[in-house]
Amino acid sequence: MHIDAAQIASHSLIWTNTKSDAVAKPPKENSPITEHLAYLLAQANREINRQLELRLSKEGVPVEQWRILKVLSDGNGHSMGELADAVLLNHPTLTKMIDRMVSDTLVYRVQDPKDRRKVLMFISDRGKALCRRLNSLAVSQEEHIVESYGDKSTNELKRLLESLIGSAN
Amino acid sequence: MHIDAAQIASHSLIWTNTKSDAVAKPPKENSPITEHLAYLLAQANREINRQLELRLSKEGVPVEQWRILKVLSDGNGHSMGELADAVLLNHPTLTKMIDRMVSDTLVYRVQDPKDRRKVLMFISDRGKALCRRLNSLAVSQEEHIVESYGDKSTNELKRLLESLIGSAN
DNA sequence: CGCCAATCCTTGAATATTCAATATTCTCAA
DNA sequence: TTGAGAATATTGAATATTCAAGGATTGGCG
Repeated sequence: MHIDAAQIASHSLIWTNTKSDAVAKPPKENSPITEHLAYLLAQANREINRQLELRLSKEGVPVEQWRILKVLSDGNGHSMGELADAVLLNHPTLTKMIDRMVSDTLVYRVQDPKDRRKVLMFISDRGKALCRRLNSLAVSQEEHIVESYGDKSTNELKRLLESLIGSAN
Repeated sequence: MHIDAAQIASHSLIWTNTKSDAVAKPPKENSPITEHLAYLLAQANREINRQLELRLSKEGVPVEQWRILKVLSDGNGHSMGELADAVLLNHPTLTKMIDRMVSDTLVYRVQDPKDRRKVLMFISDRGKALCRRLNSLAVSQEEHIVESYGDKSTNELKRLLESLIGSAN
């Protein structure tokens, strides 16, 4: 939405976006931000995450807690560092979130007997029960995405994302 | 329950990269979290964003400020609401970030004469100069991604992300 | 052994974000 | 015309995250 045409003055180069191009080119320095992979990822993530957040709010649980419960629901003990990587949280943030979950008796800490620097996290029965309800909500969200976005696109997108993550390390 | 730390140390939790699988299936309720689209998006976004952040830190500027400068660099006035949507920030967060950028004289506010509830944001010359340097850093990052990830994958991923965003609204 | 560096987690202070409430301006219908 | 309600941006308090530092434990090496 352009309000004041007088402000446009000093820009010398004008770029017309040739829609006819079949394939998106790598962005030039003056390309709109919407052509940057980093932006598209952030935008898609924001939207999908918001939808998921909305569903999970039925149980009053943030997305990160669902991730934690899901990782722990294999029944094994997971150290804080391992868990932080898995659930995409920095260590101090995870520590404080775990504090909350411990006082909600969703998870509990055990000192690792093999390496006493470590703390192993376990899921409680209450945590398991909550995790089941959350899984159901999350799956229904993904089904909803597949409905409007298509099965093929969804699978292809997942495949490409996995591959991107793999190539980025 | 007793803890066998040897189990934990030995298996890789996060990236079980099953390249051989032909097609990812929609996640069941007990699927690992790595099969959820929402998680893959968050993971990819986190990684790419961190890389970009690292590059932009050369200029001491957070990613969001680059987005703001880039959107404003069309030379037109953009209202706060419009801008907030474009740069993926909530309104109060944007207001406070703009406050900082104004005191750095990167952008400036003008009350919209057509609708005095609105504030139009403009980029300053200093902001333009910074934006050019940032664009160069951002483009070089994307080139780096294309190098290791491939031209075809990158373009296909972008296409799918655009389509996902479109279908989610 | 004994020491020093590295690893792991947590803490506290600084910083940033979000939620709810506010102020201002606009819209529109009575 | 005017008043109620919607739209826009900002503010302040509550909350959350991050950064830097610390305490505890381990591993390795002289």
